[in-house]
Amino acid sequence: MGLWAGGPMSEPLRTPDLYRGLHGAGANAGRPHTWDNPAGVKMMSDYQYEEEHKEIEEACPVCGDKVSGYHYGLLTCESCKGFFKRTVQNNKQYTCIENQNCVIDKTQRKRCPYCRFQKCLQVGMKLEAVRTDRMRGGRNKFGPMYKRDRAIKQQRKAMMARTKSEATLYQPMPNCQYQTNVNSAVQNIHAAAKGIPMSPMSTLSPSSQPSTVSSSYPPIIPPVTATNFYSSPITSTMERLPMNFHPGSSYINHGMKPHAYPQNFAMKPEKDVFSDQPSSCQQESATSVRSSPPTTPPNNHLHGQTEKELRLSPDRMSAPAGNERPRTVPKLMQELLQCEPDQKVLRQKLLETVEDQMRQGEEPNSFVMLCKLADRSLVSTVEWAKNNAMFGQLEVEDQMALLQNCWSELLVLEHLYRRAVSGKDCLMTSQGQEINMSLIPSLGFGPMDCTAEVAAKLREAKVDYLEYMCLKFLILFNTDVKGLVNRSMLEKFQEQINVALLDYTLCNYPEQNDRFGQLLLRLPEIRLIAVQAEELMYLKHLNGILPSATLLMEMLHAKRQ
DNA sequence: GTAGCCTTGAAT
DNA sequence: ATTCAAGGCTAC
Repeated sequence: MGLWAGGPMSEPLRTPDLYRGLHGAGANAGRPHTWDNPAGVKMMSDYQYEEEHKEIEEACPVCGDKVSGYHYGLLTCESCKGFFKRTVQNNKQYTCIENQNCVIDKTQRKRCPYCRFQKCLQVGMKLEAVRTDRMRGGRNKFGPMYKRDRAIKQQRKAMMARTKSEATLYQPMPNCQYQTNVNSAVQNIHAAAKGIPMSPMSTLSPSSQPSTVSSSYPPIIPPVTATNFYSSPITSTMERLPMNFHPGSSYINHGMKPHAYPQNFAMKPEKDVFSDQPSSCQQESATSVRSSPPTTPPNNHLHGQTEKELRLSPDRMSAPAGNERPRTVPKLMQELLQCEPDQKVLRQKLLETVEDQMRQGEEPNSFVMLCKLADRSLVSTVEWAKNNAMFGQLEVEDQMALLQNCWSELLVLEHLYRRAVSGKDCLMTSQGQEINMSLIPSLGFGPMDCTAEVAAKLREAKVDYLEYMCLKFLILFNTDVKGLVNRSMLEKFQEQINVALLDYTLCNYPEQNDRFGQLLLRLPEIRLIAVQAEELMYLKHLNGILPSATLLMEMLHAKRQ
């Protein structure tokens, strides 16, 4: 764990130079992927296709040979298709003369039909896809599944291309190029965080129960969740693997499907995966949040809550956009969700700030009040990042550089999300005093104010909490920040989030093909707002309007020194 | 028995 | 009309 990512928050440790300026484009060297081979049957057109796409060939999960299409539930080669068919149709009984763990690859697949068939079952080939009546032609119930799997693979491919092109759109903030020394700001991050219970992020909305405002908007997921990592007996690859198996281990060498997800990523739908979850969602263990038994979060830092409160409420998690279907949540997202802050606690922190300020005679809707609240949110945001295990794996220097780069964007996103969910933007104190939390009127954006527009887009899309959470991480894990010590790790994280979010949107909003893309398009908009907000706040600061002894001001000031 | 190619036919 | 995942055929 790095400087901010765990342990006592008191020690400032190293305070490396933070701002080294920013790179130009570059960024996002996506790993090679293997998921977009359409793998048609071997007709002329398909051979031609393969000629044109030699770099992306998918291996048969049984033997590693070239896949020829979807057969009995997943993409396999022609020979394993035939083998599986013969075995099932003729009710073959094999025995293994070794230890039932023979290696099955292209050259040795004939040697032990017992182990080959076991592997067929293990990777998820479906017995029920072999027709007992031997009827030829037509389609079976797996058709939609294959179609969806194709769509997911295609979307992934598109995502990879888009992520690269958007790296140029989504440039780092211009003012980041200022050579700055933010040591003091960093130290203040620690100072600010010191003694504050872990309660990352804050809420700008009066309530974390948006249902009173909008019944159509998906519920805010309660901050903390216990996610579960149990595996239900479904027919996915992962579940059938040994308990200690993880992608990247020897199975790959045995011809199983190469990595499609990072090690930490897995999905597991609740029901039989084959009912509607094709290989992308099915090859990994995934969890329907609703059906999952609560588990104690292994790594959460949320304090002051009972175990019951920490659990994910099925009611609130049940469905995106009013759909009653349980969600399929990538494992990575489940893990990230564990570190999400409790909205109630966050709101309480803000209320305390408000009431503290009011006791000191501050007007409820003054600019100073607003800044104090933004400052409180910023402290929570730093805490949120610190609590995240991925972020904690980064070099301390990189952690600081990333936060310095994106803190204002995170505040803007938070603001926009709350605004989108609640439909309004005020904080209700215990005395019934409404605090207007809208940054923009106070800052006087005037005609340049596009926050309402962006908030409306988020609201219209009914962006759910998990998507919001991923957007936060995509903002945080900005590979364009210059001078990163461990850029490759950051790129890996960014891609993991991208893939998880993509799969989440495809699995949970299958009717919205471009939902992922639409979400990503909000990022440059958020950046623009954040740049404007920073500039305006800095001007106010220079005019002596803003309080200076805050983390907010330190962060703001540091970039410009 | 294997595996590459062919035929079929519901879904699109 | 096309697609493509079923079953079928057959040289090896």
